Amino acid sequence: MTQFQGVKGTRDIFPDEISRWHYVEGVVHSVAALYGFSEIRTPVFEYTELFQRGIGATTDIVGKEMFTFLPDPNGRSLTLRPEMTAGVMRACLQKNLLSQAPVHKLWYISDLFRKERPQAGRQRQFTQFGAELLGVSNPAAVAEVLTFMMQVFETLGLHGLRLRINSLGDLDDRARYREALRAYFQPYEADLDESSKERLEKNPLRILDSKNPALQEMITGAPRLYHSLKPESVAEFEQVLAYLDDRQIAYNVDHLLVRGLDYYCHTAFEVTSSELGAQDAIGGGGRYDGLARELGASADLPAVGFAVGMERLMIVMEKQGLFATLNPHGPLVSVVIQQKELAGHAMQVAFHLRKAGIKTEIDLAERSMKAQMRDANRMGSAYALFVGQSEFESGIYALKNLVTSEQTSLDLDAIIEVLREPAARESLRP
RNA sequence: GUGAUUGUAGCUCAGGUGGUUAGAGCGCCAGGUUGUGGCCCUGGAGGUCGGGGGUUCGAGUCCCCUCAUUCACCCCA
Repeated sequence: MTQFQGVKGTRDIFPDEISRWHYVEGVVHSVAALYGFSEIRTPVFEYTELFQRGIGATTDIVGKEMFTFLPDPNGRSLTLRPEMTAGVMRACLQKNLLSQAPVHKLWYISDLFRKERPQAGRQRQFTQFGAELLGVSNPAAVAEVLTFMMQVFETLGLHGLRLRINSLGDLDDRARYREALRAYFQPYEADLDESSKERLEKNPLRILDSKNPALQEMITGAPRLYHSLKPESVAEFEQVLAYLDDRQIAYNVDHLLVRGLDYYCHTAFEVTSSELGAQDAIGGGGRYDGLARELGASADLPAVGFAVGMERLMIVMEKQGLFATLNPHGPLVSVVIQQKELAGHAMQVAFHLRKAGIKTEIDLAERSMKAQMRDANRMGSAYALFVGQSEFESGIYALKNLVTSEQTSLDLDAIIEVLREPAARESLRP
């Protein structure tokens, strides 16, 4: 195979799939509007340092998954965005948005890039929608964002999702906990695997989400982050849970949930589906009050957000049969040309129909009538309009209803009248 | 980056222990119906068997290398 091939980990979306995207995107749009979030779009690439600072230099994303390049020998290093939050925060700080109003509610749907080996539910270019709420991150704000996300899932009809939630505390809480964890794991250092040894130094919390079965016993015996939280942190977390209870959103508190991005603090959450295979996270998020300062702001900026993987969401929807009713209508009428000498006239007819607002198909490849009719049938046209010698001479066209097979002869104005009537649309087929 | 898996027609796949012109179903095109679709019948087009090298009289089949795919690890959406 010497032909060109799409880049590893990328995917083409063809017309047979696009209606699914339109549908899901439409639901996201409308739920965002219900919650009063406005859309933001930011560039696909940023200076590399933005992600190093924002996401954290020790994270896997920054350490080994970024597409980084130099635009020219003297230029600054650039990186294709591996997530949205850092870019959105950068944009808002750059414009000094928070000086215009104290709270901003933003949402996005954007393509992201991560240089990982592709597998089920994982691509190198993928799409996330998500929201960022800037200016408040109290329990009400956390609940707002979580409820927004869950309402999208509910509107789409997903079931069997699992929401896990945890509190990571504030910086002090975590510093205390880091030391407690180090103290606990240190004696077992020889038993740890390579990556866990490294984490013991850099970020011991991440040892907790290791899936290595050999470590599970050690991990379940580890001290709980929860016990390192100061009372205010605990109270905040319980307020979030109380809001979820009020809204009858089911969740599991998971004390081992840490998540791989450094900027999270206090509440962190993740939604998983058992329909997904190994990569089972469909969405996640949390609070990230410290990110703004990390990016150069003079103070912390309260912030909460979530992100949902569109492709994974759509895998689950497919498995749950949630696209079954999504059949776009075919054309209302196909213009069928008897002989190629009449093609010019037939195209004029099609042009008039389209000007009149009627969805019209016409063969452009000089194919046989049989082929044109077969196509009309396959595309789901409700009607066929024949253009032959006698039609050309008389201006009276044969119009066939392809569902009932009834055929009448009318002039073009009368045909337009017929096709404009609501009854014509009853013959529309998927 | 590591491990395993699979690569034969547009698609889904057959092709024991190597043996002549590599097959099927679906799809596509044409005809049966010289101005009319779906169903049916007939015919046709379409393959460097992922690529390269090797063993052999002979390789889709065996060996090596390589590329790609898929799944999993790591981690994440």
